[in-house]
Amino acid sequence: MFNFIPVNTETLKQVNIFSALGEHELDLLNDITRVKSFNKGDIIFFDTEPYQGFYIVIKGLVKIYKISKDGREHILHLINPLNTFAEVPLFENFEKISEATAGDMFRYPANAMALEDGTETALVPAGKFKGLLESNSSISMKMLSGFSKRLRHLNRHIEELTLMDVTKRAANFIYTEFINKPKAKTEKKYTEPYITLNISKNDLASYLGTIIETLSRTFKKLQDEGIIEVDGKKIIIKDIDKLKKITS
Amino acid sequence: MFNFIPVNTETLKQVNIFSALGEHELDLLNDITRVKSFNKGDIIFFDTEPYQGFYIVIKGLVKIYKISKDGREHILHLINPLNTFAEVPLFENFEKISEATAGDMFRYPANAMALEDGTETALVPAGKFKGLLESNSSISMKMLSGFSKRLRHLNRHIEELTLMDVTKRAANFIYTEFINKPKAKTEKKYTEPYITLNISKNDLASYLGTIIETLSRTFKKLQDEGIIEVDGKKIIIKDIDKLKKITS
DNA sequence: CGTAACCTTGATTAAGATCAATTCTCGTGG
DNA sequence: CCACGAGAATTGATCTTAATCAAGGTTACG
Repeated sequence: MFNFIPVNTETLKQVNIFSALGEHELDLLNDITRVKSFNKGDIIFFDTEPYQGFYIVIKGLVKIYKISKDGREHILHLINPLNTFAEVPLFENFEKISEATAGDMFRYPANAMALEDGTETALVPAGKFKGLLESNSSISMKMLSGFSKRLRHLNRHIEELTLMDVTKRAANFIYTEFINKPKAKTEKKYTEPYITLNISKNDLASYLGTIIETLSRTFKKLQDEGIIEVDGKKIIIKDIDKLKKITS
Repeated sequence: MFNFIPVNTETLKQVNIFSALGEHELDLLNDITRVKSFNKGDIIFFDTEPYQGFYIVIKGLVKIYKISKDGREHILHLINPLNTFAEVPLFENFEKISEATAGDMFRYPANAMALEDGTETALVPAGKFKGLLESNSSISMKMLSGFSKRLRHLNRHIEELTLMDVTKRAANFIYTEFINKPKAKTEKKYTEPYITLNISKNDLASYLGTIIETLSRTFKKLQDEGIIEVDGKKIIIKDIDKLKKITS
């Protein structure tokens, strides 16, 4: 499950927060990162584990989630390739971090699980990265920008959870997925607009702050109203105006 | 309502993100910030307004909140003195910002309202601050740390909203307020531990993701169980062990 | 002492969670 | 190619929590 090989500078350069680095820094970074591979369902870390450093998703899909005491789960983020996760503890405890003692006294803020077979992540050790950051102030600006996007995302998430019902949240998910979807690769089988879920309905429900039964009923309702059509992992949008109107 | 006077460097130095600045930078900062005073209920900005820059709370209390289409409100943050708010758009649009065009094309992410008479804020204009930031990389580290805390807070908030019921959220609020409370100034009138609400019950309900009627019933239930006692703005903790156990 | 803002309480309703039983889907081995 | 079984998804019946609607009570303050 673990193969202790470095990533490669070409990949690292495409990671947003590292785009400002020169060849030399990329080499340094490449030296300290280590790739790990995971299968679907494998745990990357638990929220009880001591903090080692943050991760980059190279390939696959990762979910960041919390579990309540009675076992219910809620997904906070879904992390796609070339994005990072678990950087927050690094800056919350920046002074305390040194290369020797990575983070024995603080923990990961949530759980992380791979959602696809062959998911690959790169661990960036906290202590070593701290050194790199101190000699490259341009990274911190990129990270501020990344944190801003995440703050915006969480604000939006809270807004949805508190001010929208499940139907609105589901409609909103479908609509924004469609809007953000790369336009090129649409299968000709479908003449109408559609999205493809890359997660299970169970995970989607958890991400939307509900449970799978309710999500199933919600989809059925939207289908009965002629707004969407659910075909396995594909959701075909039959009436985008109505869909948009629901989210309004 | 507006008095265009600067703050003072002594106050600015106490703001966390500026603690690393020297006298010279503090003077520069002082020159570009302008104090505004507000009464209870005054709007500081709406989420429809063009972005000017971020704010520091000098005195009083500010709520950051969203409103749904049908008028329901949810409070995302309560900002205390010496803390900043609305920095996110600055970094989301960093490249686009210049001193001339502050932010004509982007908006504040939420609404902000003063919750106390005599609330004072200082506006830090986006364009001018950008210049300061580029010549002082240590500020960006402080801001990363501030953003990390806010990300942690929002994660926690989502966790509460999705995985805890109203009773748990209320108990958790009381407990953490008590834990974070400055120990010194407890009135001798109360021999038992207590907290003092600095917001209305309506605002507290909105912050906890519920409505005032439900909050009232929840407090009554906790009171009937001998866990707390509500006396206007004071909530006396009668059984801290039980309270802690509820939050668990 | 009158009025407005704030808060409490009760009755009812609605959204969504839970529990339980099938059904569907898809990969694997015969 | 089919049968089997496991995991994923659907559907139905019921229950629970909290929102809504409505009325009355408290408090603060001019």
